[in-house]
Amino acid sequence: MAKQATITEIARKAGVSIGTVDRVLHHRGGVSSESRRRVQAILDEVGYKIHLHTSAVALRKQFRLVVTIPEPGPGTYWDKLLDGVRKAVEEYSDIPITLLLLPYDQGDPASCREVFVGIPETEADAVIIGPTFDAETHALCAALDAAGTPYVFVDTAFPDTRPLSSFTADQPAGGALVAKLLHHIVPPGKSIVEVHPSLGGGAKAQNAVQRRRGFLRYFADCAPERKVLESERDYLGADVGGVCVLNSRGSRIADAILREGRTDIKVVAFDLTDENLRCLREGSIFALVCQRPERQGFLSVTTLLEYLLYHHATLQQHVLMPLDIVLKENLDYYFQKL
Amino acid sequence: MAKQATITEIARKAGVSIGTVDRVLHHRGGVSSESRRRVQAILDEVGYKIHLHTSAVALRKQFRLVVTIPEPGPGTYWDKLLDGVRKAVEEYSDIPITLLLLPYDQGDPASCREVFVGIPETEADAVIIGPTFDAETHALCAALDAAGTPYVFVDTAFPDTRPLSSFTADQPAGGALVAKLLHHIVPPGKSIVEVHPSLGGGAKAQNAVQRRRGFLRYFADCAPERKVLESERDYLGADVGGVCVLNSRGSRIADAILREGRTDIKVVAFDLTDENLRCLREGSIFALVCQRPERQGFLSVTTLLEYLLYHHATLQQHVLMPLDIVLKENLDYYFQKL
DNA sequence: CTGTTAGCGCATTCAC
DNA sequence: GTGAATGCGCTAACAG
Repeated sequence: MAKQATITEIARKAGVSIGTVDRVLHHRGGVSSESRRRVQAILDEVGYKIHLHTSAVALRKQFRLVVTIPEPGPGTYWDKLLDGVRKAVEEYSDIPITLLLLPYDQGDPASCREVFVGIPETEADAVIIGPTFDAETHALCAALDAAGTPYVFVDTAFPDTRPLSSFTADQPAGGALVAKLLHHIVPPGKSIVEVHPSLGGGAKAQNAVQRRRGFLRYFADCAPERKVLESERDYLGADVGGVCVLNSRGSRIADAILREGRTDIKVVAFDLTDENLRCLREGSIFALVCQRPERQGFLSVTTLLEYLLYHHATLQQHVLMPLDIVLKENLDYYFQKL
Repeated sequence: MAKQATITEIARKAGVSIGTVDRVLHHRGGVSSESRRRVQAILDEVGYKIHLHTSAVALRKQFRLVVTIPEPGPGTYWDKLLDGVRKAVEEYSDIPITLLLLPYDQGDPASCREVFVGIPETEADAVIIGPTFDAETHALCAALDAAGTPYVFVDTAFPDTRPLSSFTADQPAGGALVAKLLHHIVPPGKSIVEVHPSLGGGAKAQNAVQRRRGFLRYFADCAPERKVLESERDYLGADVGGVCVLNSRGSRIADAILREGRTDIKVVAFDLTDENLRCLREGSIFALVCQRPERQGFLSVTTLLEYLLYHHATLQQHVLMPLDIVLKENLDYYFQKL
């Protein structure tokens, strides 16, 4: 392992000063093309990589991060995502970071608009967006693009925007996964019901809609003989053997089924919220499919900081999170350090 | 967010010099108890935390890490673990780290002993141990303890040793998980066979034995009516509906079952090796239970470095990795950056 | 026992 | 357009 070259060394090799090397490193101009060529050649030759620690020390910067997501009630998906954000800020504690949390009401576009409109005035260095409403989000992104403020999406990405990166899961794949699980777990004769309880306001449809697509496609492709229903209420029919909840409100359905004493109905849902966790423990939910919200939050911050500090372009513009299958038996090990 | 205090500031507040502050920070002695008290008080008061970047820069240390694990054939469990190790070394690329890989033959205690005996002479600053044999491992640990060299366990931890930390999974829980999956997936009338193909040499029994314990306990507790067999070969019986492979050689069994054209037998196995991955894609393996080897490797390095650089004690002495359930449908998202 | 000092590698003035 | 000089917060060696 050849030890890392320093800018001093490469300056010497190139016959220039470290100032010049720094200028070409950061594309800061004011360098003769001759010098630039020579320096760049040596840079490439020795495979120079900036020393992150030293660089961070010298650039004693401060950052203001804005996080705008649906209201993160305790134990919810968004709450977990925030945990990851905080953990990352903690991890970069050598760099002064101010977090500004601007939640909006997931069920109310007006609330969202109100919040989003104020964001450009916060002088944010970067923003993390958990989007819901189309028009509002596009307006925000346009404003941020205009201001040159980098942003990332979490949970859902919107087309026709220019995020630095986005952290989402493959929702159709999630739907197919749930479909497969239910299909294999529920006896062949029984039917499977897809429930889609409202979140109050008809929002977050985005993900649920895509999950449904994958869900239905699975049955169409792999198990056309299976009886599959869509319903918001009729999931207690006598021939029902499995229920799939396409958003994070699985606990509601599971509780209702439990109250009816129907232990023959297997429930599979999304997201490891505290309520769903309880149901998993109680046995009223058989499995949960999760998309690592903590990690999404964590990666958002690190990606943004890497960009702000070192202008590192993101490796993958669109990061798809793993889909975790959590049963009662492997539940306990999902609460580790990130 | 109050900005981080510097040692200069706390030195001023305590009416001492930065040298003294540094001494109490690093418990380096040579400080009057009066000074130490005063400094410590201010340290606590302002919640001082060391600035890792600056510290790392000033420390300009070099480290030699030794990794001793079973021979990491391409695409195997140990190979993936090494990937994580390398990624962490890469991430800490500002600190010169030399990796010394010392693999041994998992099937041959003599080979293991030979390798282990040489380790104390490598002048390692820290070592990562993927253990197999009892006596050899204990001897190595004793030698490292005597030399004051920190070490961590990956995959398996041994009792009566003093590792800085260990990164393993709850094997009985893994066994129970596999049991539950198979029980729910295989029709009630069919039997389930637990296969345990040898790894050549009868080693790595450790994990498989513990998995079997959880596997059998699940059926004893939750499904006593289910017919469960243990066998190395008779997994093709007419009434067999599911096969569980307790080590990473699931692909062998899956291939054999596929050759017989038995599509009615569901195979569940451990570890996302390249071979198992192929079977998962082909459909000959239904599900894999994995314990994040890459992450184990990654955490090993970061834990060790944190200790070497800053004497950070590990938060959790014994870290249990999540048990991931991987099906064909969620397979593709497990290959992300750590 | 304690204060002072010389770097660590890099970013950024400020002269030339 | 370029080099020299200063400082970031911290460590460690060196005086006293």
